[in-house]
Amino acid sequence: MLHFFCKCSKQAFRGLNYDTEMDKVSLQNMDLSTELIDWYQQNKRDLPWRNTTDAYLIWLSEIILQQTRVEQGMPYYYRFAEKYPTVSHFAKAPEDDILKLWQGLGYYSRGRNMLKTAQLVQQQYNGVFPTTYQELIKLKGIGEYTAAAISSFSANEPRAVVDGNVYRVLARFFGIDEPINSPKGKKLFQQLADEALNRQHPALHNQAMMEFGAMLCKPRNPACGICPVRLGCVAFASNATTALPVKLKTVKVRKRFFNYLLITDGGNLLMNKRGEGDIWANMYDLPLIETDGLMEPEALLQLPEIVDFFGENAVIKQKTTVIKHILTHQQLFIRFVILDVAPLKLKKNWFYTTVRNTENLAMPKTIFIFIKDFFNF
DNA sequence: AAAACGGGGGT
DNA sequence: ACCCCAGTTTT
Repeated sequence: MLHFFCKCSKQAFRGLNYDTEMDKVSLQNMDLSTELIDWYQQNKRDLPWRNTTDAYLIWLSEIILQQTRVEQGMPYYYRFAEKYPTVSHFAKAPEDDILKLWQGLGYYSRGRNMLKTAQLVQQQYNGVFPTTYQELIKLKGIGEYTAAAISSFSANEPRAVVDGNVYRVLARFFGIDEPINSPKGKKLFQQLADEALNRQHPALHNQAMMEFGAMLCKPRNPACGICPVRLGCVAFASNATTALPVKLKTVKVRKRFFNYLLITDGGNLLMNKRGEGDIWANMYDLPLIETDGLMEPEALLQLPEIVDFFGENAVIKQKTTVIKHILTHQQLFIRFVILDVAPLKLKKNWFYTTVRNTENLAMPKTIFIFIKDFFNF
């Protein structure tokens, strides 16, 4: 336990104040993992995926929780676990069903990758979900974090997880200002996490690190006043908690302008199935005209592409205001235009379905909300 | 090495 | 407005 601090101290403390005699003594007499496990056992939340060692259920929870808050993912976990109690059940599902159940959670490639992985596990592993890091890391949708999480939680394999919480806890406790999202930083923090790992209790250790980061060592307003390891914390000693961890600046977002056409034929609604290579892959929306800038619906109807599909007699029955929909790398300016027209022909991925059936199609949140409100169901 | 990929919540 | 969330894949 002591060797760990000696080994890391030179590298870990560079660049930040760490010079009072009292703190040195406190640090050397404290083991981070032991303290955090102790804290964890007294303060942990009761989360459903913590009460099982079923690798399938743990996988389910870990994929759902990628870049997703526990509170947001929880209802999805329950729904998936109930509908697909084993990986064999999951493997038999149509992609449309998986995406529909995933609707509203975002990062839909997670759902598509899960299906591929479930099918592979069913065929190659006879429906028995792998529990070793080396096998898990090969699977679609499972990276270093998730492989470490599943292998440690389901089989107590000594693998240290490094997620957003762990970055924060380590950066603050050891006073590391290397950016967490640089390749160099990622390597450094993984090494640090590996050395901090309690090899006697890998699962407990990993849970403790993450829970501590999520509940106490929070991004904003961390509860340092009640922190069990504050006396060993470099950031606390140098009043640098708000400055850590360091993260490289984010990319700027692209603006896009989506003009959605709502066209009905009796009780049927004209829908579109999206392709791959763009946001919302393989999901459903409405016929879409993307423009380079904001365009009034009246002008939209003059575009050659529109005339080609709808002729010149399309009538605008109604138009919504522009809705701003924010994604990580894009700002979408969306307007819905309700048309009274019978299309001359249909684009490849366009099809009619009953308004009722739209409830069963996986749609982006904002599209689903609009249709739901428009048809009042 | 950097960009792409959703949606929600906090400040 | 900006940041973050039990990250991974693609370019």
